[in-house]
Amino acid sequence: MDDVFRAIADPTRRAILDELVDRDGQSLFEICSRLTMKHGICSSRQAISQHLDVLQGAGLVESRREGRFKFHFLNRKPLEQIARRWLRAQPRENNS
Amino acid sequence: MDDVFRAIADPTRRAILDELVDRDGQSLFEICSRLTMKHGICSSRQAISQHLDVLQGAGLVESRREGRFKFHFLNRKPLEQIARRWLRAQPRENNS
DNA sequence: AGAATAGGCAAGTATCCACTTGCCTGTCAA
DNA sequence: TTGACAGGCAAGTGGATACTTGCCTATTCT
Repeated sequence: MDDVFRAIADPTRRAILDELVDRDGQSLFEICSRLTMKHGICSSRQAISQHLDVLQGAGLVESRREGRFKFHFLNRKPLEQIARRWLRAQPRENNS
Repeated sequence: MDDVFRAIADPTRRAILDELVDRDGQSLFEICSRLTMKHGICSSRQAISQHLDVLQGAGLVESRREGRFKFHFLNRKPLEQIARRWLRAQPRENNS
């Protein structure tokens, strides 16, 4: 769970998640070019690849290799748990 | 919004939020001792104070000074927006 | 008044992390 | 089969950041 928070702390990784929401199953180069086009992010291929590793390590992204391509898929489950961590219970007022 | 993600990236700050969910309006020393007791976090008072500054900068915590005490209150609104960023739309499959 | 309590400020340190750089492997097309 | 394409590995670097250290202010209690 710690990995998930660390993963979404970086704005480039959040942009990657946004891109996968828009279109699931992209390859590394697709993601790179879309980040440049739509988000103005001009990081190198290697940088994005490392970001994808972090996202995968956090369970937010899964990947499948096909030939020379590697496709990346979004996994929402860890994000759903984040949402519920602090938003369920109402806090007790401190009356002491 | 960037500040919010950076703020919740740190495990100690997440523990502080957990503590404020459990009991809103705690002072700095209350938070320090509770972190030690319940979370095994043995950071110094200054460290926790700096964490509270970060949380406040992100709008996750508000504070009110009364005499020599400063009470800290949780603000859930930024967290609600996080939850809704990636969980609304279903991603389109890549059929190309 | 004097001591203890609650907290603040600022500089220094050490670690972490995003990114680069250079080179390598595997796949497909001409 | 040769070159272009898609991606991987690993070491190095610079900047961010969590934490410490030392000292200071303000408030409350005895």
